[in-house]
Amino acid sequence: MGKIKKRLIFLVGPTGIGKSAAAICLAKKINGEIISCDSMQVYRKMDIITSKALASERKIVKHHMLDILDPGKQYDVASYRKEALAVCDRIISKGKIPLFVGGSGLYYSILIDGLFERVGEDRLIRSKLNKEADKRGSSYLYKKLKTIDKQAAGKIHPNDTRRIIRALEVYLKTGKKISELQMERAGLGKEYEFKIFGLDMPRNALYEKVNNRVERMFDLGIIGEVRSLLRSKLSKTARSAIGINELKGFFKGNYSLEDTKELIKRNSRNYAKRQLTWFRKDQRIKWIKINPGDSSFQIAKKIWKKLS
RNA sequence: GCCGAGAUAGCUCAGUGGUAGAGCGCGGCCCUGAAAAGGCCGGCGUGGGGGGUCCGAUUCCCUCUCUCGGCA
Repeated sequence: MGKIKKRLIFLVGPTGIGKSAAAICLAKKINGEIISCDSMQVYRKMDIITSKALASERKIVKHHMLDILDPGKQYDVASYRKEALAVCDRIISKGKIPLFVGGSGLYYSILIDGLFERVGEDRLIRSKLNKEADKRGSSYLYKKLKTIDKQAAGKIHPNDTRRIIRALEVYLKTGKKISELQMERAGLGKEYEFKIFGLDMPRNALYEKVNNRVERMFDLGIIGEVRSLLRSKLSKTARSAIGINELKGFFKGNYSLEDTKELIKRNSRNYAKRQLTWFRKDQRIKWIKINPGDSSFQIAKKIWKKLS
């Protein structure tokens, strides 16, 4: 028979549902270490705004892929995958179980299913294409894409400028179609065996939790955190965290504190909804229905029961 | 109390004598190097109550109620 595969556990779900706390309980129970699967928690100095695990919590269970770079630096899925997998194997070699926890859908699926490597972002090409899009409109670029890679164009909407540009970028750099390269992806299936759990609760209750969490961020001092973040230049990835732009507008005096809070709440709710859309289609996920009042201990127990 | 403005989708508001839209919200979806990003689809409605004119009223007229300004 086949060789023994390395075991992994994933815990995904929308923002604010309680993944992190439940993960700590679970990790303790199974002698695991947590690997964050979050595109924003990788940044230092973005603690409150990303609801990062506290130092005290990190003492209970070791967390990885947090605070690995400064907010001025750009980050992307490819680096995430590479670094996260390295950490993952290190944990396994210690005889512990890696527990991936997070809500960044793309990071999650690229991690599991792989990506075509070798063609990273090319800032020069991108800025050229962006200028072209501004000047002639994205439909111009779309037509161009259609002539070189019909299949990719078929998958991308004419208004989705970013994806049109990426497809063109790949072609300009390699002379190959992105639609062909995209077929080269190797997932974790061969080497690893994984169980994936998703947390879900009734929408209304989830939104209430999200709203409350935003309120808590303000209590904890998100305003000060973002104010000091804005003192230096943020990378385009770091500055896309929910809360940054909204607070920037507040500092400029564009709207009141109350309106700022509402804005951040709304954007967080919309994000949670998009996350659910992303995870819902993944048939491998075993969904754990939780109630708004469930403690992280109870949630961990529900997962634990499905583990064996 | 008087004068004026208004009452249309969950919210803010357009518009029209032939039963109504937009933005946001809300719901659904897409996603392979920015992903907490970006993009797509969906109107979810007793048009404040009552009466009148008209073939036909959300639109015109009267009246009532309420809201907001101004004057007392």
